[in-house]
Amino acid sequence: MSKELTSRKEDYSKWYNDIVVKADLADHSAVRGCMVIKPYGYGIWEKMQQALDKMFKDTGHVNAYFPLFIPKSLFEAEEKNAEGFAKECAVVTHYRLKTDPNNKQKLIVDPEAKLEEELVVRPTSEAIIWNTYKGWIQSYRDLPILVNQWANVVRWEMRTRLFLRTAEFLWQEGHTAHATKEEAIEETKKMLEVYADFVENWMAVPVVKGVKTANERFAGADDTYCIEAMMQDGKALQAGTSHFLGQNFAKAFDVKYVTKDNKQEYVWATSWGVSTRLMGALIMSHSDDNGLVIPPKIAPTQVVIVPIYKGDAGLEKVSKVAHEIKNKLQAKNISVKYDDRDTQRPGFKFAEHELKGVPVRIAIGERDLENGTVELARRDELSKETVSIEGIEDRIETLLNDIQTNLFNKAKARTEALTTKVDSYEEFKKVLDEKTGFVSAHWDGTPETEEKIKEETKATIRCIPLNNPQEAGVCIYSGKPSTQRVLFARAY
RNA sequence: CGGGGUGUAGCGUAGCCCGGUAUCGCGCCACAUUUGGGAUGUGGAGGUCGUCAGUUCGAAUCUGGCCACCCCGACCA
Repeated sequence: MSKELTSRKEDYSKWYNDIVVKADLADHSAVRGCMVIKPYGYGIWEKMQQALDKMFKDTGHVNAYFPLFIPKSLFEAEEKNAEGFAKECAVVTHYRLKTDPNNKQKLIVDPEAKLEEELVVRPTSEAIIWNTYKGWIQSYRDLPILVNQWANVVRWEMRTRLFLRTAEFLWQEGHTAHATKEEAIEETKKMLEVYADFVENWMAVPVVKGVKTANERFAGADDTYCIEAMMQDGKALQAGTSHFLGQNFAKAFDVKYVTKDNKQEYVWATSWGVSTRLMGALIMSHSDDNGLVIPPKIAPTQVVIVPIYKGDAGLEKVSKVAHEIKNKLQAKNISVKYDDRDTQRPGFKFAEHELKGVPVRIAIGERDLENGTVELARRDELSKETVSIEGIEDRIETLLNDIQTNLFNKAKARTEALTTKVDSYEEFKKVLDEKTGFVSAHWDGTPETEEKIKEETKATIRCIPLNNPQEAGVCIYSGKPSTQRVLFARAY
């Protein structure tokens, strides 16, 4: 297999696909629209999970697990939610196969084994969870419930793309129940902050925090908060959402609690999630034509050591020093891989680790042994220098932090450069086509205008930024008065 | 679901028009020489040419059906 990547300039989507496949993150499977996440890709996802899980725990949440299947009657209970997801649901109708009487090698669905009630494979779990919460909540003393689950969900998308939109994907979904509206809204916003914190400080991807318009809102939510990221090609990617669900699910599933003064009230709800789609955000934020670039804080391997030697004796001498360095780094909680495979040559390893985005590479040869040095290379800048082995662990610790910061700053600068204020529809269309990116413009606040703009330009309102400055203006489309700018973009 | 395209070894391909059992590169295996940016040489393994049927003495090649995948659109909380 050739390791050559298609360049971004040549074909951005092909480049993306190449990285996913060639950096060993994931592959197409035998199942339409479903991918195999390979060990290296899963390793990155695990790093994301670990960081997020700790953040969830630190904000008082606990993990639980709910069923994959949702009886249709429960699924349809919350009307808007059901309607929103209905057209992309996989449905289980039978529970048994049998040998085909016409061909003993084949199996057919046993028509005798039809389910009384169909089971929907969860596209999201509000229904089954709120049906369960009904049994958990009687009094204000039972609240709040702050539960998260790590799970897979299925959404039968018409067209799929590795990590960005797959028929089955992995995610976490938090589902919380509260006594008051205020508390639920506070939770919704708190989790949005957690997501923004994670995506910016761990993934080094800058985001815009905001609220979705009614059109773009989660089916069944009163408000959807989101973080939006800008990719290298000028398209936006929704990186996470946090929903204030009001009392919609409590009403649909009849979940009430008794207040301190003995009154029956419906419970207030939130849900929030991020998925393996974050892998797509990661790739499209930092990677280059040489391959993946992973921020140190979520890199499965932060430092790789490549020995350069002649013969077994040479390897032994180099290995001794390599192991010393490895131990020193590990003592600082830096994850190190010593790549002493004797089946590949150094040049091959350099290229491979570059393709896979390992943040820092150390090369040690016999020349270095004489000088007490190593060659230190950083993936983000593709630069290298010769440094003393003395104190290398501190130097690398600093370097990893520098790389983390550098990646964020570069992505931040790009996002800012790709954000443009416009005041006319002509300008709006021109920027979308020629410059791309976020376009900040006045909008009259109506779904009709939003819909028209989407039809004509394929741009959607990504969000109304939080703490958005209020300024008088006129809608670029309708010319009606507006009080604030919103962010438009073409999106993934 | 509409429009377009492609199916030949693990991957990428030539051959197809004009029918005679398949070309090349990468990768793979063995051995040797190598090892500071994707090594070289020698030898070797690997293919029911997407699938089913038809035409023919003979089909990767011609004809028809089917299937899969890709791209564009529709769709995408």
